[in-house]
Amino acid sequence: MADKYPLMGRQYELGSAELEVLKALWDGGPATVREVMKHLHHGGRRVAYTTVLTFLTRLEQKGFVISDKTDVAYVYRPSVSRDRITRSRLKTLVHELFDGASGQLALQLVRTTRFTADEIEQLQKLIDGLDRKQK
Amino acid sequence: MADKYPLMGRQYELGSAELEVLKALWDGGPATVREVMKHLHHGGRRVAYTTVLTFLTRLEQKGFVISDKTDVAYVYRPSVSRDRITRSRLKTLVHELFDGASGQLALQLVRTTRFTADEIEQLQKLIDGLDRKQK
DNA sequence: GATTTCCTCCGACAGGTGTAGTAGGATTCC
DNA sequence: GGAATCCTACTACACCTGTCGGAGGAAATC
Repeated sequence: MADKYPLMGRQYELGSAELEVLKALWDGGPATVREVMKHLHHGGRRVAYTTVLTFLTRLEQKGFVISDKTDVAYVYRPSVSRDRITRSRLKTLVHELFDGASGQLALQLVRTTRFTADEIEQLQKLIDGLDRKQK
Repeated sequence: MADKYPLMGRQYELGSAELEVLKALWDGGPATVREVMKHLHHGGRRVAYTTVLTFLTRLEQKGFVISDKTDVAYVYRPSVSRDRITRSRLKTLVHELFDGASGQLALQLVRTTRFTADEIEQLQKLIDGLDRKQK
């Protein structure tokens, strides 16, 4: 049952290698094992076919990807958005390090990040919005 | 050799339970196994004495804490700052999820965080600073 | 000084993660 | 249609993490 509701309730652990596979799907769209493998190889990641297969299988068990076989090989696609995973990971981080005080984390991040002009503008807008809302 | 230079070069994995122990030291200052255990218990974390001992030992092996025995029991203290670990974790996260585009992460975080008035002010200052520097 | 308490060392073990080989069937290609 | 290729299922295994228990010695307590 839990397997059917990813990220609801309990926090699934995604290993960094698993995450890379998931990223391959986010970046390159639905793909077969072989395609994912090639994608990873292009990124400089030497990894065997069966390893990729294992990851995709596990990701499916954990509910992060869905597969369907219309053609000769299974095609896998993500069932969760990058955004969702990001939020989940951030939340974990915030809890682990700041006991939930995400403001602190945000400050730290802003402090140590080199932004593009565009990003600065967006940030500015965000802050302005916050300002109005909370004052 | 690698053991002697925490966070230099390779990326040490800190499990979340290990991190909690480290946090106990950051929050409560240098402490013995028993004190750390009590600290954790106060935080609602049921954990056996020897488990804490194991964590502290492993943390020491990994170079995150230092111990010295002046009194009857070893006293452990962090050898890395919370700030440093935070940065390291953030960096990992940014790489894992955004291939290094930390601006995006910062934006996402700012977007989804509920700030205190004080934090907003600090943020504002930070942004102003950025602005001047990069324009 | 005997008992209780405390401390560290060593070993253990289950579950997760990263990595892959082999077997055996399906597909494709000469 | 036989060979080469591809696909999935199953198995394996080492290392890491979370979690302790027991042994054996030191300290404190009565």
